[in-house]
Amino acid sequence: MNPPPEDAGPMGPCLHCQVRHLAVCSVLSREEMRALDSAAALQVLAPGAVLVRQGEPRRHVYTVTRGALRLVRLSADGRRQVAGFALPGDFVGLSGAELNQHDIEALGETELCRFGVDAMQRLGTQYPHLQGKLLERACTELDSAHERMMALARMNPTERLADFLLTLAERQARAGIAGPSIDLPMPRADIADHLGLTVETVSRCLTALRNRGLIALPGTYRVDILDLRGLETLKAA
Amino acid sequence: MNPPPEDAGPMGPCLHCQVRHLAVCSVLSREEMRALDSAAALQVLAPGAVLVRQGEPRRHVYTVTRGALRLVRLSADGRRQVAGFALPGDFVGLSGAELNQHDIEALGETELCRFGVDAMQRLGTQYPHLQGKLLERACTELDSAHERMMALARMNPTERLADFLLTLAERQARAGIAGPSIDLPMPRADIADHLGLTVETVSRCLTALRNRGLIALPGTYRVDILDLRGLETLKAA
DNA sequence: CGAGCCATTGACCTAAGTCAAAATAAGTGG
DNA sequence: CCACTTATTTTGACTTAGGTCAATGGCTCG
Repeated sequence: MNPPPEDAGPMGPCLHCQVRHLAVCSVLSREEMRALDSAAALQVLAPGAVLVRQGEPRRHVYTVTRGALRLVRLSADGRRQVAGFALPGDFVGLSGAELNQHDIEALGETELCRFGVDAMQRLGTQYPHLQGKLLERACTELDSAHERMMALARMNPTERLADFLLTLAERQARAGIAGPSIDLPMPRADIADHLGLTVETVSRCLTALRNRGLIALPGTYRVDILDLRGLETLKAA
Repeated sequence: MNPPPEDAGPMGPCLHCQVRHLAVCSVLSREEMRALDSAAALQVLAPGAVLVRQGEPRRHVYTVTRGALRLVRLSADGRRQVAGFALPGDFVGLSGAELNQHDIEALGETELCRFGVDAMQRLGTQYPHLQGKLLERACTELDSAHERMMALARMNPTERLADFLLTLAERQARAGIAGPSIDLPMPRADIADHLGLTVETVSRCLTALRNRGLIALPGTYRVDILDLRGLETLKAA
């Protein structure tokens, strides 16, 4: 009936996009992988390209395999909020709504794996184990959303930035790009709109962190973490 | 195999707690309901009682049937964030973590329905349709978390308060308690910690809204919406 | 080489936080 | 049931963190 856990092996890479689907440490059976693959389509975006537009009907979900995406929400009066960034290995599109809640835009040249929502849903009911993984993923997202709410509600700009940098570093580490040097695929404005700040404040706080010897800024789009412990203390304090 | 949709009737109330599980408009089969019920236990909390403590192992999930809960996160240095409130009909406990991420406390006398997480997981794999509902619920939560992040990041205190009141009104309406009079089951401090403000600011903004004729404040724990349209304009602007 | 974009820095200002006190509301015990 | 105590809310005066506006500097790309 349901594929028993014994049947499940370590998940292989997707035939199309060469990335481990849904979660790095996830476990899917061979059959589940095959089913997933058959529903997948490869897609490549040029820098700045718009993948989906806020308000349009939601047709696909995605797995990022290269590059990065930003999820942007624009309010009627022009206020901008970057809900999040999707890096390689991330799953994009979990939503209960009929319409897209965000613009999704490519930050650099970006490669992704596309699934139709209906196909996904069909696969979900067909392979309960897969749906379980999806649920797990949704719950993890929910946890990190709560984390981010705490940051937005109760941390000052410097703390938010420290938190943001540490989160990025951890995500890049998990994606296999280890090392204390973080790649920022987004401009300052996106960081600002993600953290509920202004560009000026982001800039000021970055230099403040540098002056305190916690980070180095070898280039606009690169941050070296010099004092991990110090950053963590800051964020927690 | 999986109960086909044709098999599903409108979801009845839980045998134990007399509330429609998981979602008001959800649809479960008779068998699924029976399975859910068998895993459920009733629980009543006195005002202020602590249901779960941040950091303890996560053992249960809950459905609120009467009263209200608050989900509180306390950081090391004492900063407090109310991640959310659970009202009758709400589902509490969707998380990917091993440990509880929040304190959960009763706001008044509160009644709820308890499920073991392992039982829930077992039911999930057994009844894919049920798990689908859970996933749906998680996605909806995720959407509203994003909504709240927008509020925290980009709205001023008055707008946040308007948004909060409208959300509460809508939730109470969906729970069957219609009317323009909102019941606030929580003290000002909780509202403040939910919206990333101080008690003083919440108080000031409430009186400001009253002075502008948008709301009335017949009692500390009651708000009448006088100008729905006006509030909505405020929040969107 | 020049134009345009983005990041940084500085000067200034305002919205919201802090501190303090008064006014209500909610408990408590006689 | 009422007086008294304690907690919560509201209001006011003041302070400051971070936003706004404006100018400068540094890349990138045609």
